[in-house]
Amino acid sequence: MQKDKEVTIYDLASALNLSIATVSRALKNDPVVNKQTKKKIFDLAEKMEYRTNHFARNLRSQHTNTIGIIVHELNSNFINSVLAGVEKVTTEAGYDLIIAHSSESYIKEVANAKNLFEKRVDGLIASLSFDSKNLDHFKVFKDRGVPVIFFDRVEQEGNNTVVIIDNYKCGYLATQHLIEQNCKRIVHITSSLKRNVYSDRFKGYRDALFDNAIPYDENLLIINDLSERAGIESAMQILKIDPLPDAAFITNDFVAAVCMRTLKENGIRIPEDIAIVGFNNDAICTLVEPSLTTINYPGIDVGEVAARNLVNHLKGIGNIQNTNTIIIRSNLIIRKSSLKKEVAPEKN
Amino acid sequence: MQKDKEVTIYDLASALNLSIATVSRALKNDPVVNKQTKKKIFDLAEKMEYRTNHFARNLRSQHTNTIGIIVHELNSNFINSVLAGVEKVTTEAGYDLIIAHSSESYIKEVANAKNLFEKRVDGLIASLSFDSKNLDHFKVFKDRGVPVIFFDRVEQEGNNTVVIIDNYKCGYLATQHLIEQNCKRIVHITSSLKRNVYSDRFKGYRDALFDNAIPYDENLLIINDLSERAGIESAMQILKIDPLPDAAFITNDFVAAVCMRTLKENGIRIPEDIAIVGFNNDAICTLVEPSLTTINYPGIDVGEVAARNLVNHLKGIGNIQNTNTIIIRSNLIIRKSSLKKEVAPEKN
DNA sequence: CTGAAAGCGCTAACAT
DNA sequence: ATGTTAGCGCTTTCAG
Repeated sequence: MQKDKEVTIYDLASALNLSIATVSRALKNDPVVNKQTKKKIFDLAEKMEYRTNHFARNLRSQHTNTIGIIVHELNSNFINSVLAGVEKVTTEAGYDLIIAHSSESYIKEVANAKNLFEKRVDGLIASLSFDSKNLDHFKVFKDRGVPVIFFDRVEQEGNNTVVIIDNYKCGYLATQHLIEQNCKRIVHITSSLKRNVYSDRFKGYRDALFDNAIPYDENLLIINDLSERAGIESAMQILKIDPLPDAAFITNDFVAAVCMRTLKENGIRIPEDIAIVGFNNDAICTLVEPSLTTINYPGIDVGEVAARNLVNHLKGIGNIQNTNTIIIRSNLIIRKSSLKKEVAPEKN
Repeated sequence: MQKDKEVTIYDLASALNLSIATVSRALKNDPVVNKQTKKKIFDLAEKMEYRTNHFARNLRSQHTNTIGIIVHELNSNFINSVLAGVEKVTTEAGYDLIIAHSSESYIKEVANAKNLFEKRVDGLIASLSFDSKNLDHFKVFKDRGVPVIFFDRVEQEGNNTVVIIDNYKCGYLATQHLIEQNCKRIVHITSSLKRNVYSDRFKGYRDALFDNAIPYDENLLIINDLSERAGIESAMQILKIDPLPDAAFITNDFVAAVCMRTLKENGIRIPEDIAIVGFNNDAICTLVEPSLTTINYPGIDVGEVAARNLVNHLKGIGNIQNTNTIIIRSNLIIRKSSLKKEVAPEKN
């Protein structure tokens, strides 16, 4: 079939001998329009394959009913949960979602922000990329009154609204757990300490050590990215440490899994020789052997809360200006990879 | 700061004492505009924080420079590779991408198609959901001359352009490999045989058996979805088969990993008791133990090819009407989970 | 190389 | 309950 002419409200109006105003109202389900008229209009619209021209609508009404979300990666269990949470809320509230991801690149993050700004999203949800240097690219949104909510990787300075977990507590909990397993030389494998999530977890790690009178040894701190390569390299690095550490708290489940694999390939027994705790509670945790003790970071809740707050702000119910930080519940899930002492692990 | 007035080309024009036409041309980098004039305009635009109003532009120019993509899930390694491939090409070509996912629901897929149609994407890339009944929801696109390319889960009937791998060959290869390991009672765990990918793999499986004079036993065919639960259930089902099968060809790596875990928990040795072959070559393959033999399904290539063809069609270079089916290269990757006989496995 | 002017399809006063 | 009308900001002939 050929690309026929688009049908507009003018076509509907003239076909029904009505004004375009009535048609426009009917299509928006404005209660002021007569029910029968409305039905006639809907039926004809359907029959003529009318489709709303959102450009005309947005051009006129100056808002897009669209929310943007910037994430650092798509291929992450955690991010996917967040996305699911966000989507649930935004869909219910009648907003469209544009997903942009930066592949952990600051440059791309800036480009994404610019793009979403150009697209005139009504609101924005964002998590910073690995190497984001500053928040200047989000300034335009604030300048134009477009609300922004950050999650996970955030900057807490300034008066941004952020949705996070208590990373400090999680780092502390993980480390404390390892200490309770009689571990004394605990490696911490993490990523750039410039990012809140990693620095907070690190602080928790350090403080747990301190509180247990275990000296902090900077040789046991390994900083890398979150790639497979990083997991392998970190494991090799551990193997070189003498005497061998007896535990590792790793800031990401995938890296932990890779690391575990490499250690095992080199004859290290887990948890007997080295106990491991990961972070996030990805599906992978129960597929590797031994199953991976980790911190449960419920992305779906993070997404829902972030989206809910944004939507409410947009609808005028509540105002994120008043809200600075929202902390989502998180907890330690003990599995086999960290259990040196005999304790019944949690189910699953 | 307050939501100040948007600056438009009118503002730029009057500030520079030019006509809006010139400003409009300059902003599009039309070579007809004087270089100096252009520079002045660009500088002022930057200074005044001008941003293009895409709605006005699209409204006027009747195309959106946007491509839509409909996938069944986001939390899949394979889909993420496809997305990466698509994104690479569309970004280079200057198109925006709207990602919609159906959570394997036909209803949502129809809604997504409708939504992308309303959004007036210039082209569409799609993979069918688990239970998609028909392709009626894509008809509107064709009617309006919007090109559609399907990948992975497709309907080959009709004259759709599809990008796929040779699923039949892959099914055959996987099964043949297991047979070469002296396996004779090979379970096939798969999903709805209404979907091309699964039915083709199944046919390959059956024909490989036939060619090796192994009778096809329908009790060894297990059909389920691709969830964790499915993996567990399938494993339990295998355990009940008497005598125990000696191999399983599983249509998805994640399900294979879960299945393997469950089998191991029940004292089954892999590959000694049961050899396993998965499908996709997800990252998980080398993290589970033993490492998982699988079919390499290069999503990134699928994405790139699909996008390239769509973009070329859109730009008038090439025409997908002429192209019916594009087959992407795929291959078997042998790892430990299937090696009963002593053979050097491929690296990694 | 630049300008004038006519819409693209819709919404929201303001009328009736 | 319905109609009239003035734009929203831009692109694109057609004229200079």
